[in-house]
This record gives sequence, structure tokens and C-alpha cells, in this order.
Amino acid sequence: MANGSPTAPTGRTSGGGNSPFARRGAPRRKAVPGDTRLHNRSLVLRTIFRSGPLSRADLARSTHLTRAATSELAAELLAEGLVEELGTRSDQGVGKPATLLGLVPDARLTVTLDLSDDARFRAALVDLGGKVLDRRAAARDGRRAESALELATELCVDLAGAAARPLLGVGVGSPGVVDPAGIILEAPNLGWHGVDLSAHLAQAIPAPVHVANDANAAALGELGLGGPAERSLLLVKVGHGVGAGLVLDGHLVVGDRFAAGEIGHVVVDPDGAPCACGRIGCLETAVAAPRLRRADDRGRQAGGRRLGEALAPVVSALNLREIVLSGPLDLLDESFRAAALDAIRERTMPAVGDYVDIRLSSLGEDDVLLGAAMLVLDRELGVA
Amino acid sequence: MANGSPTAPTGRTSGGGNSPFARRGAPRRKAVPGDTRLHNRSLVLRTIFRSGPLSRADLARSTHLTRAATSELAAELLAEGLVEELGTRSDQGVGKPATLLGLVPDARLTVTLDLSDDARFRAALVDLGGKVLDRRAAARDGRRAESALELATELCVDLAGAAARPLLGVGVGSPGVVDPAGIILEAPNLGWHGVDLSAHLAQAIPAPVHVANDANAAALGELGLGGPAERSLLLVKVGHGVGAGLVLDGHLVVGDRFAAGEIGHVVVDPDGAPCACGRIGCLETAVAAPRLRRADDRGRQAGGRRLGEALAPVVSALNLREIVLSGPLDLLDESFRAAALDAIRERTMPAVGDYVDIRLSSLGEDDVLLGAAMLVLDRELGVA
DNA sequence: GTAGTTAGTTTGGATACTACACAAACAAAT
DNA sequence: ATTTGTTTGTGTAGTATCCAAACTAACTAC
Repeated sequence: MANGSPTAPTGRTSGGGNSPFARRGAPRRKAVPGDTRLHNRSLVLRTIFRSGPLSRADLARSTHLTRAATSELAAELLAEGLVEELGTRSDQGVGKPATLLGLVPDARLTVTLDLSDDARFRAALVDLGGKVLDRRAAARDGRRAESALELATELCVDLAGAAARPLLGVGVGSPGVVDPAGIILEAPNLGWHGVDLSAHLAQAIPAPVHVANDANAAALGELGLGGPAERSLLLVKVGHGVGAGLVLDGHLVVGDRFAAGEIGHVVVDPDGAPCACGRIGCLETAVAAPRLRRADDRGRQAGGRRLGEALAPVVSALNLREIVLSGPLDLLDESFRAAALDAIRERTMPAVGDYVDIRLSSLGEDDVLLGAAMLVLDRELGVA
Repeated sequence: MANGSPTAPTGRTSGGGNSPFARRGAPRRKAVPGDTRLHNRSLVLRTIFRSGPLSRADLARSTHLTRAATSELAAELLAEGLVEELGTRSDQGVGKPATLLGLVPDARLTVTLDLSDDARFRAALVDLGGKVLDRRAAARDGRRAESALELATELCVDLAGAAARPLLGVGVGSPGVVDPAGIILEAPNLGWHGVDLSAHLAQAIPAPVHVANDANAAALGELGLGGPAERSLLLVKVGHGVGAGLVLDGHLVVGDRFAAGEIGHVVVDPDGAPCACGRIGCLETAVAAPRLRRADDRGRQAGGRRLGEALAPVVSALNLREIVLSGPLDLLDESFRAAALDAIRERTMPAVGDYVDIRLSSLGEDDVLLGAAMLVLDRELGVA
């Protein structure tokens, strides 16, 4: 191996800027033979990640690489400790028994941070299988700006210190508008404007850092670690405000100014209630958590309807199938869900609306934490 | 060269299924060394396509390949006749003068077909630079199903016969829902349900066939041959109905059932006019061409507003910047455009709405024809 | 115990890049 | 007129990667 293994923590100062797989939306660049290798390596790793323990021959069959190639790649992954041999398969017919290869869940760990809760920051130590090994939380107590940054950093450093195995990276889901390099362009609630969170954390922890919007991260997590293996999904996160994360064909949609998913201030009812932003009838005035908490069952239904009305054009334009709700379970109840789905179906053509499904996040409260872990897994290992 | 040159017309029966670059939304497959070559080849070709005549050294600088590599690739493109030497550069400082390489516009031709007009089918012979060399049109006279298929095929065969140079492929922009293999799943106006247009045309013309929804094709064309070089855009096509084409980061969004962009039957006004589809207040009842033609200036403004209201959630969810209108210029006038833009700005947050721009298609009436050409250019040469 | 089957490894060949060196062609300075 | 320096484009050696095919290994079935 010529240069250091690509998964070794290198303590890069700029998060997300130069990881092997962190160039999703970037303009297409040249290809070198090594890219072929990297692609196939992640293809093998992804196949193991998604389809459980498999033999080298199984891998060859599902990747369409030759057995020789998968064998070579498997050897590399074994040497890095990412994969291990799990003994031979028992229930097999004739022929030499297959040696099963499985992901080593704690070969690398991820420190993840969820800044989406208005009241407290949460952090976790997550293994490669998406299992939370340890967690911390810290009340925010209204901290903003520098002070909030320090609190977040403390949490991460604390958990990084508690990690008994090498770190794959640090993943953060933050409210607000986040650029691909990990700079928080705008997070009004935290008083952050142009804060280079990625660089800040990379300075404190010798591992690559990846930052994304909270809803975007949750969407990635839902797709990679959650329910059925779809390739596209819209996740709507109801909290202090309302935000969404959109993944199309496995790619996160970030938008022109990196503000994709910011649907909280779409006007859904020009005759509605005034919003904190100064306008009238923003979606947030109907479905944000504080508003829903004050509402009765009928009020929650009305909120669901408003959400559905806002999503109907999006569902039509993208021909979306899967919509996932994330947030307090007592608020996102069946009547809310049904009202939203009904509104979408009423307002889209049947060829589209008939296939739409709305469901609750399968990751629950940890969706942003696990989504941030998935972000790191994707950016560092190409598993997505 | 081991096997036939990748650009030679091979008369594939299945359109779009096995062209080198026709696997955009497909699940990621293995990479082989040849993919590296293909990628870099199209990178060089794309650079010439977009940035005009360039020397081999210029290409090396912008692609970040070495001069040796670009030289090799250029030799291949020269041998295929896609590129030619245009003599040495005059306005140069010291050093050996650069030999400029330029695209040969008529090295290959594309037969393109526009089925979007309700009254007549249009077809054209388009060169690699997007110039229309010849065109045909045929009144539809209400033809449907088999009869419409024959008329379309005739037009294409006619133009293919008129082509004085080898065909790169056939491109079609069709109304309705089109799957990536070129099967028209649903085109009610033409009476097509599950018609394998691609196979039908490939049988008549010995060249690869690519079919897309009309608005989708137009969106690709606008991006590749039209105005400023953006990577994302929503094109709204107003005709007999209303449809849209969406390109994000250079990739066409097709949607779960390949119906992305079908926004004509989004309900925008529950108290509005009944629609032919049986519902009330679909977008089409406010902004389809026949409706706008009957309306006065105020009516067109109202239509624009309705369009803006439908697009506001889409613009927010995707953080879109560029929206292009396509259709009859007398209907899509300034008051329509302004009303749509105002509605979007009023209904989205300023961080998103302030950057949104709506403009008319820069390709005019030929946008679907040229879009279909761009589709072929992209799928066959990777130029996009 | 032999034949058949499946798993995994080894070897040779093809491809496609990089790095480096070199020749060609010109401008500017002397 | 000659030298120097710069840029272009090509040629060569080396490395990386994959595939194809042959091979070894291990097991079942009869």
C-alpha cells in the first residue's frame, strides 16, 4: 500500500473537503485508476453493510466483479480491520464451504452531535452498524454564539475521549443553513452566522468532521439505517420549527444556496396567523411543535392538512413516494399523519398520489444522531 | 481499438438501455478500467464542447489530466472525426504556438422529434452544436395510437434519410410519462399506453434512440444549449396542459414512477374551475394555453399567480434559483412572469425567494427539439 | 473412493493513468 | 545572429487495476 490507508484518521482541519467520497455535488473531475479501485472497494463494503455477512463468491455475484477482484478487495478490508471472517456457512449444499465476511461493527466509531433540540445538545458514540454505544446530553440554557459552540465542542471532545476504538469521523446535524464544507451559514436560534463548525471541531478532535443540516442528516439516516431500502425520500422534521431533508436517488439535495428543505416559512395560508418571521401564514405557524402542543385533536388535523397542502406540489414535481415524519410522537399522531396524507392525495393526480406513503421515522429520537453517523459513513467509506 | 468505436451507430434495438452514458439513475455498478477512460474521454469532449476551441495543453489544465493523457484522448477523438485541428493560436506570448482543437459540428447528426404540440408533430436534423440543419412538420389531424406512431416514425425516417453525415442517435421529447428505457407509459392525448416508442424507432432507423418527457428534454436543452451554464433548473412548459422538467446538479429528476414534473393536476384552488380530470382547481385550469388565450391581461396575471403559488413549496424544498418558462410567447408575457415571480417571493422566505429568477426559454419554439438533441448528446457522448 | 461442485487464489495479459524526459517552435534579450 | 527561456506536444518506463483462465482446496453424493 503506497500511502496511508484511506480510512486512517488523519486529523484534517477542513471537514468534508477532501475525504474520498465527499465530492457528491462537486463538478465532475478527472478519473484515475485509483478511483476505480475506490469505487469497487466501497461497492464491496456497501454490499456487506447492507446485505449482512456474505462470502467472497457471494460478493462477486452481486457486484459482478470477478472472484479474484472481490478477494483482493476483501483482503484489503480485512487488513484494515473493517471486515472479519465469521467462519464457514453451515447451510450449504455441495462444494467447498463459503467463508462468510462480516462488517466489524466497532472497527471504527463515530462521534455524532445533534444540535436540533432547542433545549439541549445531544451527542453519541455510534458504531458502524448504527448502534449507540454511549451518549451525552447537555442543557443549552439559552447559550448562543461562542458559548454554544464551546458547549457543542465539549460534548464531542468528551465522547471522543471515551472512544475505545479508532474514530472514523465526527458527524453533526445542525439546524439552519449549512454549506458542504461544514460552515454554518445561518442558524438564528444558535446565533451562528458563518461559523466554521467543521474547522472548529477538527481542531479539537483529530478526525474528519462532516456537518449537515439536521433534517438532511436525518433523511440520510432514515435511508441508510432505517426502514425499507429506498433511494429517495423526504423527511419532515417537526420541532421548534419545521424543516425537511430531501434525498433523491441516494444523493442529498442541497440547493443553490444550500438552503434546500427550508420549508418552514412557505406561506400556506395567507389568511393565517402571523409568524415570527414577519409574514403571515407560514407553515411553521400551523405545524411547529409548540403550536401543535397547544392544539387539540382538530388543531393537529388542521396542521396535518396544511403540511399536506404544502407538500402536494413538491410530491408532484418530484414524483415522490416516501415521506417520513420526525418529531415528538405525541404530536405526530395518526390523525396528523392521515390528514397530511389525505391532503396530498386530494391535491395530486392519482398516478402520483396513490403511491405516496407517509410514515413515522423508524429511528425515533435518535434520527439526527444516527443520520450524522450515516453522513460520516457515507463520506468516509462510500457506504450509501 | 479492441471493439467497435463507442460512437459508431450500432442500431441497437433497445433505446437508452445500453449506451455508455445512459445509466444515470441506475444503481451503482462495478467500475472497470474502461470506465476511467470513458469518463476522461467525455470530460475532454465536454470541455471542448463548452469552452470552445482549446489546445491540448489547455485541456490538460482544465481537466487536471496530464498533457500526455489529453493528447492520447485527443488523438482518439481526432481519429473518430469528432474533433479537428483548427491551426495554431495567434494571440500568444512566448513558447511553441498551441494547436487548437475544436468540435466538428457536423461530425455526427441527431434526428429529433417533438411530439408536444397537440396539432402537429415536428422533427429536425440537428448537428452537434445544436444547430438545426433541416426540419419537417406534419399536421396530426387528430391521429392517435397506431396512426400517430406511424406518423412520428415517418417523420424520423424521412429526416434520417436526409442526413448527409452519420447519425449519433434519435432523440424524442414526448408528452406523458416516459420510462428511462423509452417506453411511453401514459400519453393520454396520443392514446399511447405502454408504447415502446424507442424500440419502434430503433427498428426503423439504425441508430440508438433516446426518449424523454417533452418538458424534461426541454430542461436538458435549456441547460446544455441555452442560457447561462447553471447545473439546476426547473422548466415549466405551458401548452395544451402544463408540465415541468427538473434538472438538479446536472441530473434529470425522473421520480419514483417516472412521473416527475407532472404538476398540471396539482390542485391550486379548491374553489376553482372543474378540470377535465374530474377534480376541481387543478393548475391546468388556470395556466394551460387554451385557458390563457381566452383570458385578458388580468386573467393571465391570475394564472401567473397560481403558478407561483404552486411552485413556492417546490422552490423552497429544493432551494431552486432558476425557473424557465416555455410556451407561446404571447401568453407568457411580462405580466404573467411578474405575477408568478411575485407569488413565489411572497410565499417563500427571503433567503430563498430573493435569488429566484424566472425567465423565458432561450431556445424558443425549438426547445423540445434541441432538448431531445441534448439528450442524445448526453447519453451517447457524456456531454452534459 | 471417485466424480462433481463450489470457494478462493494465482498467474498472465490488457488497459490507462502518471512522471519524467525530450524534441519542436517560438519570443525576447543580448 | 545567437543565446536563453518558455510552452507545446510526444515518447518511454513504471504502476495500478481489472479480467480471464487455470489452479488448489474442501466438501457432498453416490
